[in-house]
Amino acid sequence: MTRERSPLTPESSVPTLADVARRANVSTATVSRCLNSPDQVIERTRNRVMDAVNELGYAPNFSARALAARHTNTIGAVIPTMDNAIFARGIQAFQEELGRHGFTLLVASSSYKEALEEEQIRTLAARGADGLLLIGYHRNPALHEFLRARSVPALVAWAYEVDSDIPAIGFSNRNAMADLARLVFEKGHRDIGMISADTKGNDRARDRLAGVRLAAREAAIDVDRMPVIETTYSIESGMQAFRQIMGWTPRPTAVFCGNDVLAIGALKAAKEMGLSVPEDVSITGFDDIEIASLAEPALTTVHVPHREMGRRAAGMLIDMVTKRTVPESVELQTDIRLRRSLGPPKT
Amino acid sequence: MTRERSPLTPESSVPTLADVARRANVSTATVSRCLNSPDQVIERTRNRVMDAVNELGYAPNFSARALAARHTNTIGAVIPTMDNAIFARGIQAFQEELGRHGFTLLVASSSYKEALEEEQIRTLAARGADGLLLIGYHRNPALHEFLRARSVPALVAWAYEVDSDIPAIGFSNRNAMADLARLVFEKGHRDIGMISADTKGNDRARDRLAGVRLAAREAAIDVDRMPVIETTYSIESGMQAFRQIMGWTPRPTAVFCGNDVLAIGALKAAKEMGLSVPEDVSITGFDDIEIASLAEPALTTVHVPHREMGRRAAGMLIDMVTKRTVPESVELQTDIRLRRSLGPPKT
DNA sequence: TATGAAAATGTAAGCGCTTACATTAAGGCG
DNA sequence: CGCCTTAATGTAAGCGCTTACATTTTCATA
Repeated sequence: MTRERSPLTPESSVPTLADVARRANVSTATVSRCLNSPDQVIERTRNRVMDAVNELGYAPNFSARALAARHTNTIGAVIPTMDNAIFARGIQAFQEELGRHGFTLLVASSSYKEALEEEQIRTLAARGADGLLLIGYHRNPALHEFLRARSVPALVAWAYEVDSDIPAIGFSNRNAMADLARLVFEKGHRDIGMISADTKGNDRARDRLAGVRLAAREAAIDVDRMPVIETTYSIESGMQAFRQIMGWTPRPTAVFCGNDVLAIGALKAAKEMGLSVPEDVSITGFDDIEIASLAEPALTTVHVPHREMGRRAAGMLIDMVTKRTVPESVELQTDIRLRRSLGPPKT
Repeated sequence: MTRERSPLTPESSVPTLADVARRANVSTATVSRCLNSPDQVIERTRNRVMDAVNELGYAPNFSARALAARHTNTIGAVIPTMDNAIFARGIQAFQEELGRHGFTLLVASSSYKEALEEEQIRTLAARGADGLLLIGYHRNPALHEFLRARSVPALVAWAYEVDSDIPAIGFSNRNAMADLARLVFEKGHRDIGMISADTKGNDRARDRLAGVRLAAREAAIDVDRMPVIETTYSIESGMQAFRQIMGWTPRPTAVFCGNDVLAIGALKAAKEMGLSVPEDVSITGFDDIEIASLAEPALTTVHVPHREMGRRAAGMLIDMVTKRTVPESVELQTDIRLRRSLGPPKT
């Protein structure tokens, strides 16, 4: 025979606000206030409620709260991938700072796919993110429209353009790369090549390439015959691309890499090919991840303050969300780390 | 004078299910079905509904859905930090696999703080995570109790113990390290030291240390006088620790590092001290992150299949959540990558 | 001690969905 | 051409919270 059980007291179900209220002999409103604005309730009652909370092991249901309160204290971020030191580092700092202010982070990654990014943004909005951190400017304009309609503020990071009307924190990838390139040209290099990350849907990569071209033009170098290879983010791809680019005529005496990971690959390939760096060929990177200064020879690269960017992005976004205000974009300073991998060309 | 506006048609508010239903001339139930189990509604109506959805730019409210449906298709993960290649890599794979099955990932990081981890776990549960990925076994048992009470299945990763009753995917840090240590002892080393990550609240670090001790005991080496330095996860800390450990008497001829990052630091410090590796001192790591094979000399280390672990963890967790079943723990194979940084001691 | 403002608490109406159950429409068959 | 089964759709009751507003309590002051 089936055991009978009162449906009114379902055993071991998770406690709700109402359970707490009942046990503490107060209304649900009071319990809610104890949790959200404790100073609105007198100490005696508050203690009673808190005791009930502890005894019951009560934890508020987030969805219900979000539904009723219409905000979530949650910030979403859509990054290309976590498996990339620069984002991992920046996002970690971002999260720490958010946590310090009682916000939670929701991360999604798009694997550098534009369509996926769009979906993730919509998902995050649907999940009630109060604000969004996005990487780079390049995306379907309808998306910003969508976010505006739902009044979800968005901040762009890892990029900076003076004239954009959407707030950002970052640096000019183009200018930073151009600075580095000028230095390379000053050393006397005329035959150069570039290994770039895939520029399709990645405006940072595009801007870095543009930076090299800009400086090249200034130095009266024929940009059109500069070999440019686009490839994916990995040491292995960097190696392949490097081998390929060194087959070019005239053979480059300096190879720009769109990021440090590609540069490390190039360095490794050079070593395998029996070329010495920088005597036979100079190699530069971008990002200044830890490995850059450890490589042999150490890598000349552009230093980017990833953690600072993450931390400050958090602050800005929190302001945008709580004060409903649109901040000035901030431009971070990058600087060139001149290390052994760059030298003058062989004469 | 204030403009009058019907409160029934608040302009520009975000569309709801009811709006869609009204526009498509069906009930809210039908709209809901179109979205969640499309084959339950006849094509003609479905098209009508979908059109309305598109025209309105409707996106379902996640919180409301979660509240009503009592599940979220969300998996939570609490990792020590994202700023660590092994977690970043594993979690990235984890997320990709979850995405492939329509699940979303929520990541929180605990900065290796036990209390913070506990809070994050509770938060994730409150946010309605259908399942949780946790790193390592070590934590307040009450937490597993808490999760059981709310019937939130949890899977432990990056660790594996035969006798534990909570499901896990990982490897035995102790055995893996012991294997490596045996190899080191076979080479003839008797004076050894270890640079470990902080073992407080980090059972992986503890197990790796235990592995070295185990193998040492087998080799009849006096474990008690082995210098062990615990430090934080960074190249810089690795350098400092190495300098310190090399001051020990007798000076170690081989130094075990709890992870590759510390080992890279040790390598760097050795170079600075004018010691050549492995002639003057052998150094080993753990994890086999990319940098390990790139270092100079390349690092002998334990290879761990992080991406595979992430991917399979996702599969297991999805099963646990959807089938409400408790899987067998799976032990992944690690293997030793013998590279230049390990050699016999000077005679 | 009566009085009224301020503080504390309670009441109850949603928030936007899902889903059990009720109702209606559509076929298949004798 | 009714009758019954099955497929499609509708109705409405929550899910667990927050919060505007109503009510009660407290307490300084006259």
